[in-house]
Amino acid sequence: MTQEELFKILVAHCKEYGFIFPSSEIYDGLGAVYDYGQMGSELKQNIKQYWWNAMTRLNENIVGIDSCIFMHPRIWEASGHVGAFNDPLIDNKDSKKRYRADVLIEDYLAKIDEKMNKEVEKGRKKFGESFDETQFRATNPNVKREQAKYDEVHGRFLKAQQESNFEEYRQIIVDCNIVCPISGTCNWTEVRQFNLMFSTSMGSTADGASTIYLRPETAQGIFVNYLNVQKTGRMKIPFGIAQIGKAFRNEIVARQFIFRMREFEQMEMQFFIKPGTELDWFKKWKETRMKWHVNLGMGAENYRFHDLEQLALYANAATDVEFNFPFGFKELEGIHSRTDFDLGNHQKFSGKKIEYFDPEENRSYTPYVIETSIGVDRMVLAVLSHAYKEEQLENGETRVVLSIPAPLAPVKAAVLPLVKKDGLPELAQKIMDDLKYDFNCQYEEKDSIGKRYRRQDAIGTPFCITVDHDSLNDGCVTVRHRDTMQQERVKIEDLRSLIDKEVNLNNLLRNL
RNA sequence: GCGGAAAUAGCUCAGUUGGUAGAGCACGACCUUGCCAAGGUCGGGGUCGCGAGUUCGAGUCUCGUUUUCCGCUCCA
Repeated sequence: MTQEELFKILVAHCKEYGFIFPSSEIYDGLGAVYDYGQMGSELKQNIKQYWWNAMTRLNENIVGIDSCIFMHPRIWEASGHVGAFNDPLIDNKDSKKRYRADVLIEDYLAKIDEKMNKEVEKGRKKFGESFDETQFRATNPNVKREQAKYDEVHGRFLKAQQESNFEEYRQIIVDCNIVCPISGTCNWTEVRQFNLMFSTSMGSTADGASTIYLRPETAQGIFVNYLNVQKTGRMKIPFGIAQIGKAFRNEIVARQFIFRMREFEQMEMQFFIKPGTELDWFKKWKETRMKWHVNLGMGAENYRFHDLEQLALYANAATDVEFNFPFGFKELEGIHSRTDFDLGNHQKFSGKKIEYFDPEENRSYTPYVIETSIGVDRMVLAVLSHAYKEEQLENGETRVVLSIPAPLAPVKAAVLPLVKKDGLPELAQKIMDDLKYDFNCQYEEKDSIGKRYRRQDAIGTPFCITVDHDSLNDGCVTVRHRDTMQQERVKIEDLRSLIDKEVNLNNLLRNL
């Protein structure tokens, strides 16, 4: 089976067993939006708890907040999203390829620059030691001509950028006869702008309403609360603020199941530090976050760092934690050294002083930030795609099992009376009532025992507890383990500690 | 957003040159049984993705549309 086929089967499995459904399905669905079902929401909840506790409980200097999706529109100007999220795109009508209009112009300018440099190098060879580059550039007719062209286009480009004048972008492209590298033609569409932020309006009356955006990342909710948290929590640098919440991006193409959705959930932690220490902390958080992932036992070989060479405008170091998804290694988490870009800009845009007085240094500064940002939905997909297995059994049959790390499994134990009579259901129900306060349990009495085992395998339940006739006399039950299918005889009063050992999230946290 | 393919029961699919919507599994009740997807009896469930058109008649032909998949493109 190819990875692609496996992925399709996984998507079907997720729907069949109540993990993930296409949103609004009875109305034909809504593009790139998915709902979590009865199993999926439990799994997601457990993942979030693992992250939240690892951040806020294990680190005395990290606290959690829950900021709103709606925020002041100016925040998105300060963060750069209003500018950066408005990519001007242009299509070549012949090759049907799409490009960023500004990138086409930048490439064109770079080419002119290259031409001039070549000319300068020629002069350098010709004149040897007496070569004066400034003089040469000012006098050589070839360079002068190219420089004039460069200055003219560059000037128009900068002006167009400032004014967000997309019509001018297209005009520059046409005037310079910039062609599509594929088709070689200059047959371009209009420049279109795709704003990746969702907008809505706030205010009940039409004239009083203002446009606000659904946040495209949760990070800004942390930055704008920096002063509140630092002061009320009496936080000393270095310290972190963690948050889990929904974010929204109007992706041009959102595909690959829950890997890229228009509405998604992020777990972000912004760690505030003294400027100059950022590369040390960047390294520290890379290690810490990788440990968190590997600790789940899904195989260290399935993770890798992908250091980003092309950095975002706010970052001076960035890496992705990539996971081996069925469609290859893809970004699961981002770790960015964001410098003072965000706090600095909010200081500028809001006019409020955002600084930290460092008693050790006896001076104030705007803190630098290391960000760790992980997609909850991607994490769910990572766990599910790693857990899904089709096993060949000794008797020639196959079974489908989700080997979800036990602390993350939606259902921890199923309590099953071997037969539906002779008082077995009553005893099983008693065990169920006893365990349900500690673990999410299921009680099932329908169908044969083998069938019930398989159903529990399919949702990844680590333990099946079977009550048989002997149980009425000896007070023992059969515990069947999900991954090995091994059975053992256990005293009813020992059940809780046996299950707890495997499924308790705290045991996972203790290994960090 | 562009190009290609697909859509029939919860799932996997069949459905003849256009003529009364089917199977297996699953689901529900009852009987029998009891440690890795058992057997029997009975039962529920589909205006064939949606909307038009052609036709006496459309699951089937035509157009549009929605959703999904594949390839491009995009992903601060």
